[in-house]
Amino acid sequence: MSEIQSLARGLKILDLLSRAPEGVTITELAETLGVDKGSASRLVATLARYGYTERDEVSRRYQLGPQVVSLSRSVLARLPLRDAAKPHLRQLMETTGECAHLAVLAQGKALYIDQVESPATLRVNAAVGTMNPLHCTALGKVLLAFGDAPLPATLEPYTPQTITDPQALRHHLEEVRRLGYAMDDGEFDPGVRCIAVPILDFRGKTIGSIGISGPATRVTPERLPELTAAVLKIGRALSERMAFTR
Amino acid sequence: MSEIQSLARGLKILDLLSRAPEGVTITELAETLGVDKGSASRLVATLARYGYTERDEVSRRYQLGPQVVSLSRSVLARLPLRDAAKPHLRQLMETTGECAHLAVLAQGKALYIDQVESPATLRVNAAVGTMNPLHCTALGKVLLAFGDAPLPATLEPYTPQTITDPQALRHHLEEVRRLGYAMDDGEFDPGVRCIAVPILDFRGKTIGSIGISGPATRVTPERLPELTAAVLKIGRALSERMAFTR
DNA sequence: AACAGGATTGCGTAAAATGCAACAAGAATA
DNA sequence: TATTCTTGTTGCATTTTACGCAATCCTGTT
Repeated sequence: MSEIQSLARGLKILDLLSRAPEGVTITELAETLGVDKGSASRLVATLARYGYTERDEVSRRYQLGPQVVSLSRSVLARLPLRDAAKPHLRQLMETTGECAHLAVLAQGKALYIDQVESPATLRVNAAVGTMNPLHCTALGKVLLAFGDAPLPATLEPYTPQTITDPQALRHHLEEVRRLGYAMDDGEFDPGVRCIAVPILDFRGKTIGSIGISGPATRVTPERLPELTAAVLKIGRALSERMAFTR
Repeated sequence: MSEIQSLARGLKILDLLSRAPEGVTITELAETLGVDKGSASRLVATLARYGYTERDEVSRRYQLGPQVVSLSRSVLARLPLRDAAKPHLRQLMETTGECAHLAVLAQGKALYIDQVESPATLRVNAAVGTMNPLHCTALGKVLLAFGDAPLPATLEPYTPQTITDPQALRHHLEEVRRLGYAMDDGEFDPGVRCIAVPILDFRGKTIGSIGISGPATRVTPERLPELTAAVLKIGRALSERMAFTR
């Protein structure tokens, strides 16, 4: 089935805008999309009409509009995992002192659906809506190891630590399965360490992952056993809770 | 300028899906949109390709997809007010014991862009992404009274308390301006009371509103002076902070 | 296995979208 | 303030796409 071209163009514009914090002009959009200025203008005007784009008064550049925030609420409200996990995230942050994150598999990535931030000054920013690769984040590796997701087609290197060999990754995921948790040692973000465990539902199916992340200066090898134990324990409690939520 | 019809149809589908927590079938979409099933199927398939819709395995009904969560993050990340307000929201919740909310004007409504929930069992659910009418919510009335928003064309009655007469609302907003804060006394949600104040930027322009909401059983007339004083004080502190953030 | 209902898909054609160019609007410069 | 430049909007003829119809496929139920 071929796609509806005009709709696809509109969606591509949204994607472009999401990566352009300073906004975009009609002329730039037209070039990037490979269409006439007139077409770009009409597409943007249609998006604006429904709240998906708006124009910054000062810079006069187009940006994403508020409607996607409203839609996002609908998506998040649909996830029982999110409500159930909130107290556990808070507990995890309080127990470890690091940021606690909750993720699900979406579009071949780890979509962060909630977080509880650490009060520490130096911390990992991973806001709701963040989409990170599976192969080099703890939350993502857990989804690969315990879930149904296929290995990513390409294993992009983000740091010298990133596992980019499919065979090596398969081995690593076997180890993750054996241990029951995953660790990310600067594989995605230099100087950041993460630990994560899977969340299972009443059928034993992996429906998400929960974990912590922090700077390597605080998530030290000496602390790992204690942090890992906390993540495992709190993750297990959340899985047990999800076992009663169906 | 006429809209790009196919794009508009796709966006209308997103809107429909955001109001259908149980999901929607292609056939239902076709009926609601007034198009052929084949067209509906192709539109949905295009949306699915870009992550905007997905199909629930069990019910086989279409739902909003994860991409809007990712886009939402971009919008929220753009708002300096949000980061600045977080500690103030927390303080407001801790001082009053009620849920604290932050809103901006978007598409003629109050868009809730952050909240800190009260630990109380009975509380007001207003998640990020909530869009409430301006004329009958405290956060919204503040945006009307102190901002540039035009009065809503229609003043819909949500409860017997809702102000539906334009003249009465104009008077009320003058009073809000005089007092420096707004109150919502069950005008939107029966049994819910809210208090809100404007947030001003370095130019003295209203860029949002901050407030608390709680059940009338706890937000009692006896408590109002104390709660109002807290909202005013913390709101002023946030405005002062925004005055240094440009 | 048979049936019903929902979804997908090929194809001709009607309708929509496009690109071009003229013009309007806004910003920058002298 | 006037002029020039740049960006965005819009009418219209043409090109292209999306549509609707109908046949077929897929899934779930009995």
